[in-house]
Amino acid sequence: MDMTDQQILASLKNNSRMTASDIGKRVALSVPAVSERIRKLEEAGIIEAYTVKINRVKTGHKLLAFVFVGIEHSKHIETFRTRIVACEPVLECHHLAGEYDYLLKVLVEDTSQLERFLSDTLKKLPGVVKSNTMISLSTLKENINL
Amino acid sequence: MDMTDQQILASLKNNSRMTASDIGKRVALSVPAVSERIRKLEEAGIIEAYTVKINRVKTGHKLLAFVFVGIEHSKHIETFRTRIVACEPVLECHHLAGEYDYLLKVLVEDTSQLERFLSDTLKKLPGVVKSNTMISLSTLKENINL
DNA sequence: CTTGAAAACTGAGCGAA
DNA sequence: TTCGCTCAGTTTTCAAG
Repeated sequence: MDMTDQQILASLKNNSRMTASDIGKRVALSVPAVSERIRKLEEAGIIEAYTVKINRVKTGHKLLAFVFVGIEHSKHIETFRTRIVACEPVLECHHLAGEYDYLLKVLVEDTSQLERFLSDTLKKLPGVVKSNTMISLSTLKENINL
Repeated sequence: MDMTDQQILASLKNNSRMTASDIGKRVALSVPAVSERIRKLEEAGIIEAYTVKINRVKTGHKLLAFVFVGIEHSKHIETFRTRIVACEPVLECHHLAGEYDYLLKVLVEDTSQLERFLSDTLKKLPGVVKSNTMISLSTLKENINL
């Protein structure tokens, strides 16, 4: 991970469809050299995935919420982790230090879907003793990387 | 946005470097047809960006935190929005309904950087009256799209 | 959708640090 | 040994029909 690799990562972050030859012009390297560096970044697990950022409002998923979850017994944690990660509306799941144990970022179409997720899915998981939901009114910034 | 477009979006979501011809095989369409659909999805703003998911730990950004922020007067909101979005460590900024006004997702290298962000940047913004920081111990799931 | 020209990618072999 | 280059063959893209 030298300076050139960081420039390549920055280029891909801005546009992952950028061609190796375009990146090569930026970092003054030949096409095979750039391809090889990208391959190694993938192999090392530094590049985890190539993806697109999709406009949620335009695809009908209008309701973004953050849900704090408290778990009661440590014996329930493994089940909770496995089950919650498999939930489609759960975009993110972070283990927290503090009052609550987990923070979920949940994306649904409307409030009725959110209600169903909270009542039918989340609260029925073993060990879930409390939760606290906050609705996002709007999103000003949302990057996945630094 | 018909079924085919959704399949194309799903393909790009899984791997944004996938070629149009590979996508074409999945959706039974010719290469120019796929390219044209992608172009229209970009034009419509449904595809907002192509990007990579980078492993944070391996690039030295080890500390992820969520910061709730309360703002005092509405006159300060515009300044706060502009300034906070420009902050490099701030990955996300959501406007919330509830006790706090904003939720920030902040990525830094270590606790000293976090301290500097909270003390030197956030708390010096006009109107910031309270904040509440939660450290992420680990991340189980982190998608940008549904 | 098909087609053909231009551009890009891949892999091998070679040379320099 | 590692890294990058050039070259040749193949694939992909792009725009015209």
